[in-house]
Amino acid sequence: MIFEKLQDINEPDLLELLQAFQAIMKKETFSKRQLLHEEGTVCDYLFLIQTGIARSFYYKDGKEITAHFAVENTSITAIDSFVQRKKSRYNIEVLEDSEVISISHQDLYTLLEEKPQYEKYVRMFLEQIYVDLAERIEDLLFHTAKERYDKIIENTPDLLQRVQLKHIASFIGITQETLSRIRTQV
Amino acid sequence: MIFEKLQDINEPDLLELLQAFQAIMKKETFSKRQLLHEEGTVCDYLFLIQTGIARSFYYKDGKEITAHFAVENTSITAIDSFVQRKKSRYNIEVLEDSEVISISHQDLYTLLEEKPQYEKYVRMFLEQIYVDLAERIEDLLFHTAKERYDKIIENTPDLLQRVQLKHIASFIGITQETLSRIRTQV
DNA sequence: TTTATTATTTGACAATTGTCAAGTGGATTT
DNA sequence: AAATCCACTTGACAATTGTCAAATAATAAA
Repeated sequence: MIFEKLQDINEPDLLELLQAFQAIMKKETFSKRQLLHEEGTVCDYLFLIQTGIARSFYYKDGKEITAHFAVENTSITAIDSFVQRKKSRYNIEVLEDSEVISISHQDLYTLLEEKPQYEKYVRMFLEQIYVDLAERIEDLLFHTAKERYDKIIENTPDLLQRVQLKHIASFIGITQETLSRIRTQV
Repeated sequence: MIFEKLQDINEPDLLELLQAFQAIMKKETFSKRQLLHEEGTVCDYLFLIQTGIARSFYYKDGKEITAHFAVENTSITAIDSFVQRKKSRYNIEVLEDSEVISISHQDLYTLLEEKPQYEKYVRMFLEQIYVDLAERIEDLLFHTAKERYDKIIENTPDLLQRVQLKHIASFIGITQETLSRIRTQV
């Protein structure tokens, strides 16, 4: 989350910080299968999932590949598009009816212009998601499909009940059939 | 590079910024095969390659896997370790005699404490390397080994002359033998 | 409950890539 | 120039995973 590490901030400043960010957060409800962002467009929002679950995905050879799942209290966006203001190859959809907070690029960067003292928290947020992404790469490179699957079950046990197997399969880089076979041979 | 996008800063401020960062940059010369960072330790430095070339790599099943190449005017570090202050699984070595600028974690974060107006530039740096990393993931997922190889040749034509084939092979996620076969069947 | 729809599993086979061993060619050393 | 070393290539075969089609299971709709 964007406000993960706030240990080194005093209370009045924290309150001001939270209020400033709350002012640019808009809460919306999306219903299952609704798109938060569509490929080919510039992604103008950073989404924070309050309830529900979302995924980002792209098409490869006509097939959907899931790049990221975002459960409660995690964020999702097409960040290359969000940061660089260029068209995205990703779609983002909610997989359940979800409550989502969106922060617009415009609002966030205007806030940073006005209150440069908040740069630090965005920097910390970026550090966090960078590390997460680096872990994902490590995971893809270091571990077998079976190991990646087991790790998902361990970290997010309810994911299996909440999303389709094909999404998990494409997320860990294999076909649904192969994942199905891996699951039975335990 | 860390100072890539400085269009929106006036001259006196830019000068001060550059001087502040120069004060914490230490230039060193490393000879071919020398390690900038060793696995199992916390990575205390962000390295900027001035001349030469470096790579980060880790061991999988006893074999070296190259995670990243850094040519002139690009940066390299074990960033998850650098940011989170935890032991790294990566090694970093120079593949040629190289001039390297190092910025210590301590110095950088002390500078940010003292001059929070520089947070913005570190934030921009993180945005940049995040996008680079996201592109690398996309590349691994979207493209075949052959396509990834062709892209490297296109983006960094001299890489082939400068580093061993096995490093490029492990970087694009295949064995050296497979890469060798891919290269001949053009 | 029955039907329809969607999700998951299984089978047979093809394609891709890895493994290990051997060979080639170029550069360096003595 | 011969010997040595190292990077790269090639061959034969095994292992893994993908593809496509069909079957089964699970869920939603009538």
